[in-house]
Amino acid sequence: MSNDNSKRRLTTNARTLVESSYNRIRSDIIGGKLAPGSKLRIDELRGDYKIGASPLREALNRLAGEGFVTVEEQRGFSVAPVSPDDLRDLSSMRVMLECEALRESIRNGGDEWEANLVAAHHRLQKAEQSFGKDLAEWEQRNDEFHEALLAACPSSWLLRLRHVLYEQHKRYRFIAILSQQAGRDVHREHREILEATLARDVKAACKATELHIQYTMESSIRVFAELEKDTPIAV
Amino acid sequence: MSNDNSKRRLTTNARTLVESSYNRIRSDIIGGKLAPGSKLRIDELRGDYKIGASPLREALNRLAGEGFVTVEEQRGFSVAPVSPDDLRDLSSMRVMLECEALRESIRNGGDEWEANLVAAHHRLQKAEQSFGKDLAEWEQRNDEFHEALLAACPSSWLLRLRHVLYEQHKRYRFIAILSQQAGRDVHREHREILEATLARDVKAACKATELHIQYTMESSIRVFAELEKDTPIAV
DNA sequence: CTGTGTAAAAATATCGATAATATAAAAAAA
DNA sequence: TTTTTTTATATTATCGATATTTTTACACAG
Repeated sequence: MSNDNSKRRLTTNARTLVESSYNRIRSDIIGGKLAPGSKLRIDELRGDYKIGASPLREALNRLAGEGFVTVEEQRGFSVAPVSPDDLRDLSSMRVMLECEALRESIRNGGDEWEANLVAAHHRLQKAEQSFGKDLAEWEQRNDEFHEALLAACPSSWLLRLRHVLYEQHKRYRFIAILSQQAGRDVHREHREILEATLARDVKAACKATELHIQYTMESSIRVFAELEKDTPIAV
Repeated sequence: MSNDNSKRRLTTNARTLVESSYNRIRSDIIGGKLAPGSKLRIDELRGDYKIGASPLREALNRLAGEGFVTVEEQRGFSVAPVSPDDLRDLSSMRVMLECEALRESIRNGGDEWEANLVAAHHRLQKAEQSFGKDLAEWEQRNDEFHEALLAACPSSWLLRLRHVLYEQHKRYRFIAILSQQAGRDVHREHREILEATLARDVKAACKATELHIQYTMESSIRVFAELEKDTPIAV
């Protein structure tokens, strides 16, 4: 066994080739390296990611289930398109599901949940201070904070559907982060959600969440409109 | 070419082997032929459905994306478990999403939508009269009626998520149909939804939908409790 | 009774052959 | 000359057989 690093763990914490290619393609779609609407030719990807066709196809099928990729019978796979309309749709759905989950989480959360939530917020705060330094780190902490908020929600279907939308939304948030997010204080938005939640004030917490999602959407749509003038992203 | 019926269209309207095995496994899961929680060994399925491993794995990955099948790294696939708790969860999520979709549909629906809705209800009514005769036919018409109700909803994500839950719910409805549905008049429930919808009475339509889903749930849970006494379905 | 090693079973990945589809080029008709 | 239709070629997806890796079960020694 000489080349064990090519065989085991192609990317961090992925045990199988399906898993690792799934992760890579997914983050390439989220990060915009694979353009929305573009065809995903098996042979090309085979070359790019250096794996066989079967695990690739499995990964693509999995991504299709989550809406990152579209499948057409005998026409192959392509990257799901993005559009301002889709973003608006996604955002309003997120408001509905995140608020409902937060409501349930506040109702059911105990001391343990509160403690974890405060801890997650603290870690996010730390990462926010070194914002420019490590974007991936901040992303991770942001995800964890928002998950901690909803951790006490007992409905696994609600959490599951929310997760799908949240992940989809990342494609757009990636665009928003590129913009200057004019006059926006994400840090403060997070703190407001946290405080309302700890105060068990469902109404205020939901309102703060709604605004948080809305601001992100508006920020993205602005950039989107700019981008689309030059190169139409959605096909 | 002698055996073209083995190559093309193994089951009705499926163009590829992936599609056809996907359909068959899915309906076997919904119909309960593949027991909840049981392992889906590739080799066994290969024998049962007479196809190769690659298309099978692709079909299973697709089913995993929709929650019919669970995947564990290097441990293979298994049928997603069912439980009364899962049914309750599923039902309350359905109430939320179906009502929201119905609200939007009522707001946006025009004459065309109304006409199609009335037509779908009529077809369902016809199928209901010959209830015992063709259950698959009734199922189809029922799906179509509920889809027609929401057809004018402009949010494709809402419809998509609703669809996932609706399909999941079929596993439980299959159980409910087996029971006598004591004292239930599904026909009347449908008519009430239709009438409130045509009257553009959002509140009444949502209430009727909520009751419709709730009754189905209660009906299933009763049978469920009976079944579980003898053989624990959920593992 | 616990831990380690080995054998069997099962899942995963790759490869090569086959079938389907799209693209292009060429010919015929308008 | 342009447009349409047909045919041939090239590209691409699909599929099953085989090889590799991993897990699990079981036996045996400590």
